Amino acid sequence: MRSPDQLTDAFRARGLKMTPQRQLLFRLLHGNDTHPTAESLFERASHEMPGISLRTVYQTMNDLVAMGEIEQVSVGGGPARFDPNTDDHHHVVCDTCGTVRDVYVSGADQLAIDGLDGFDAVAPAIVFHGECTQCASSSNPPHHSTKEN
Amino acid sequence: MRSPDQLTDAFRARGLKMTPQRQLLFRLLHGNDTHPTAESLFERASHEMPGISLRTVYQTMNDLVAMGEIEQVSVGGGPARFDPNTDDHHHVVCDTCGTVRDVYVSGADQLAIDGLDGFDAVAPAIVFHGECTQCASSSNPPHHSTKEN
DNA sequence: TCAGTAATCTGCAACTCGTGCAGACAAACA
DNA sequence: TGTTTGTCTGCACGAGTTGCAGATTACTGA
Ligand SMILES: [Mn+2]
Ligand SMILES: [Mn+2]
Ligand SMILES: [Zn+2]
Ligand SMILES: [Zn+2]
Repeated sequence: MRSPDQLTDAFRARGLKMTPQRQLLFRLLHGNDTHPTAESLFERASHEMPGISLRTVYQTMNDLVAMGEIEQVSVGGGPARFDPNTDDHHHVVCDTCGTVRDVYVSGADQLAIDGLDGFDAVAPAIVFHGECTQCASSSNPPHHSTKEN
Repeated sequence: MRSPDQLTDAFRARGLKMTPQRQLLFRLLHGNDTHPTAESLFERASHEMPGISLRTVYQTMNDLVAMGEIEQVSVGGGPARFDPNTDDHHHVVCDTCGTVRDVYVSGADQLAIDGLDGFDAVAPAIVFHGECTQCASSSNPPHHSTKEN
């Protein structure tokens, strides 16, 4: 994703207007590698701009996706996630806490695929599932078990 | 997925009962490579058993997934798809008509992954997007047709 | 064979995530 | 400034899925 200033120009070049809501969302997305949901962006945005609507967050994300400035990531179930990182990369999802992180896979577009059968396929989306280090270390809690009696 | 008869035994071994609804759904799934949705299974089931409820389809699919007899496939957006093929395989999705087909990818678990950083990841799920031969050759391609089983 | 019981089925409400819509509002521009 | 658009907000609605409760049915054991 380009910088907030560059996005402002890009929006105006398309005949779209610049608004405080959009500028705020540009700032919240810039350099954000947490793959936020619309809801999480809405919460953070509401902190700086009480009254901003969730509808506006969805609209702005849709605009940015349509312009190719961000990508919509789907990791199977749960709300959509938005990704200002448009590098050729893939994702690993913690099935315990839902965290999504970037991974870079080499040779992904040289995989030997059997069964395509004329199907015109483009680059694959690869999602690894697993458990993040944080969840792995807290899954064996020596203290504070919630279900002991 | 095992045969309907074997699934009957597996259900009974778990203290679950065998019902006409379950038997019908076992038959509709067996050898089915169309990655059907709950809704499409419900439509086909309703022909043979008017009055069967969509709720029962969802419940039975959830049971089968919990038992590892089928897999739930998510291809990003739209309803969940259910897959009696439990081989180690991946999927290609037609973005025009929604068709999902199996592909077999060699070397998928030997990919060089950068950024894992201690993240304990298992085998990846790979989804190719593209256009199927039918949609590519048709001048009036079906859009998310109801012909899926 | 036939109750007793426990699991199941069905119908509907409710829930999550996202979109359509309409009227108030505000950015761009002369 | 005033006019023209595009935008924001709030709400209703839609798709997909699950929770729930009462009626129903499959198994069990006499
Ligand atoms: Mn990413
Ligand atoms: Mn499959
Ligand atoms: Zn985690
Ligand atoms: Zn197609």
